Amino acid sequence: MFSSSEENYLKAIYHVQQQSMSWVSTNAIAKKLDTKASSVTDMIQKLSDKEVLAYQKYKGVQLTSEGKKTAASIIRKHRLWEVFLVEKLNFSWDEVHEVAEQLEHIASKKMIDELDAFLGYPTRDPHGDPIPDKEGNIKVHHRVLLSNLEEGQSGVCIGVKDSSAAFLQYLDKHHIALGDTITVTHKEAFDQSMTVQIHKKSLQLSHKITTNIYIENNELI
Amino acid sequence: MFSSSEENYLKAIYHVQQQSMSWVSTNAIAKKLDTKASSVTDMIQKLSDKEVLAYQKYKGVQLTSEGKKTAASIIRKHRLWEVFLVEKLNFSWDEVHEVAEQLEHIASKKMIDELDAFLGYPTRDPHGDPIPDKEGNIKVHHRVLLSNLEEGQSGVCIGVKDSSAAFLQYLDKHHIALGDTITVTHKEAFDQSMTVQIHKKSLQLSHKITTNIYIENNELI
DNA sequence: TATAAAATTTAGACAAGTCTAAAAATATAT
DNA sequence: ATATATTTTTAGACTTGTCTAAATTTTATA
Repeated sequence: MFSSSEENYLKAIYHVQQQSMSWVSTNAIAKKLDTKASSVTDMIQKLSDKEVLAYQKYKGVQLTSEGKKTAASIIRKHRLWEVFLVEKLNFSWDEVHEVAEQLEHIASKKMIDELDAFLGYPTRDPHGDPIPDKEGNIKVHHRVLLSNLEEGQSGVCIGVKDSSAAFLQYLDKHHIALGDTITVTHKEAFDQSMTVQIHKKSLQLSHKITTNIYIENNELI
Repeated sequence: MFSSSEENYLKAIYHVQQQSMSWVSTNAIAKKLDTKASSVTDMIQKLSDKEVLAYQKYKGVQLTSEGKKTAASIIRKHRLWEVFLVEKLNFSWDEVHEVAEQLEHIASKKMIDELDAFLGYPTRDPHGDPIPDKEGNIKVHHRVLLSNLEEGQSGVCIGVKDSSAAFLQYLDKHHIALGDTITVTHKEAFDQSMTVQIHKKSLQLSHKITTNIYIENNELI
C-alpha cells in the first residue's frame, strides 16, 4: 500500500499539522525528516497523486481525511510497540523510539489488533502520548504543564513535553514515573521552582523541569 | 549493516546450502527467491565483495563463516517472532510466515535477546524447526520421517517437512500437534499407509502424510 | 514598489535493486 | 567431438528515493 518512506512522510506531516493547524510547508517537512526540500517536493507530489494529501504549489500540503487516517494508524502502531517494548521486553522509555520507528512499518492488521489486546488496550504510550484507536481517533486528554498547577493542587503525571533521553533519565533518577500522583506543596515566586510531594517524599523541582511534565488534572477542566 | 534484500539472499542461500552441502547455483537461488538469474548474479557479486560468501563465476557460491553466522541470526529472529505470534498473539502456525518475513529484518540486538527471554528461550519454532542460539549455532536434533518408523515404534512429533497452509490445516483438523506422541500400530505394505495411536485414538494416515511429519525418536540414535 | 532574501520547484544525476535481451560459458546428447 | 541445450553473466534500461545546482516564485525590506 505505502512504502516505509511514504509512511514516514505522512507521519511527519501529521505531527507538523497538529501544531500549526493549517497548511504545512515544504521546509517544515524537510526539517522534521532531516532531508532536503527538493526531496520533499518530489514526495508530496507523489502523495498528492495518491490522494492522501492536498498540494498547492508554493503553498504547502494538508492531509486529506484518508491521509490523516493512514498517519494515525502508523502512529498507533508506533505507540503500541513502544508499550510492548517497555512493559514486556524491559526497555526503558528512552530506548524505545529507534526500534519503534522500524516496527511501525510492519504490515499486519491482525498482528496490531492482537498486540493491542495482548497489552490490555493501553491508551497511552510510555511517554504519555495517546494511542489512536483502530479507526484513527485520538482521545484528547485534558492536560496541563506541572508549572501551571497552584499550591495545594495535585494531579497524575501523564507525559513529558521534552522526551530527550537526558530528561527521561533525570526523571528516572528522581523516581518520577507516568501514573505517579504529584501534589504541589509550595511555589517559589522568585525562580518559579516548586516543592512537590511524590511517593510521600518531598522534592524540589526547577521551572525548567516543571514546564516539561504534563499533568492530567480533572479538577481543572 | 545489511539491507533487507541482502538478508533475504543470505537466508535463501543458507537454506539451499543446508540441503546440497556444496556450491549453491545461481539458478537455485533465483528459484528460491522467485527472481531472475541476472538479479542473483548482481547480488552475489555484491555479497562477495562484502565477504559473506565465496563466489566463483559460473560455479556458484558458498557462505563464509561470517555469512553463515549472519544468516543464522536472521533465521533466529524469524523463528523467535513466529513463536511470539503463535504463543502470545493467537496466530495459527499457517499464518505466521508472512509477518515473520517482515519482522526478521528489524535490527535491535537487545530486542531479540529480550524477546528470547520473554518467550522462555524456546528451542523450536511453531513448525518444529530449531531456533539458532545467539552465536548462530543450531542444535541438530535427531529426527526421522514418520514413514520410517516400524510397527510398535513411537516418538514425538517435532516438525513438518511440507509447511504449506493446506497441510498444516489438515493436521489441525485431525488434532495432530507438535509435541504429540505417536505410536505406529500397523503398517500396510501395499500402499504404505499407517495406523497410528495418538491421544489414545486410532488414526489412519496415508504415505503422503507420513512422509511429511518429522518424529524425534531417541531410540533410533 | 523595486529589490533583496528566502522558500520552493525543476532539471539532471546517482545508488540500490530489479528486469529483459543478448552474449558467453558450461553441460548434454548424438 | 561437435552440435545443441542449459546455465550464467553482461549490458542496458527502469523505478524509488535521494541529492546538488539552477531556476522560479513568494515574502520581506528598504
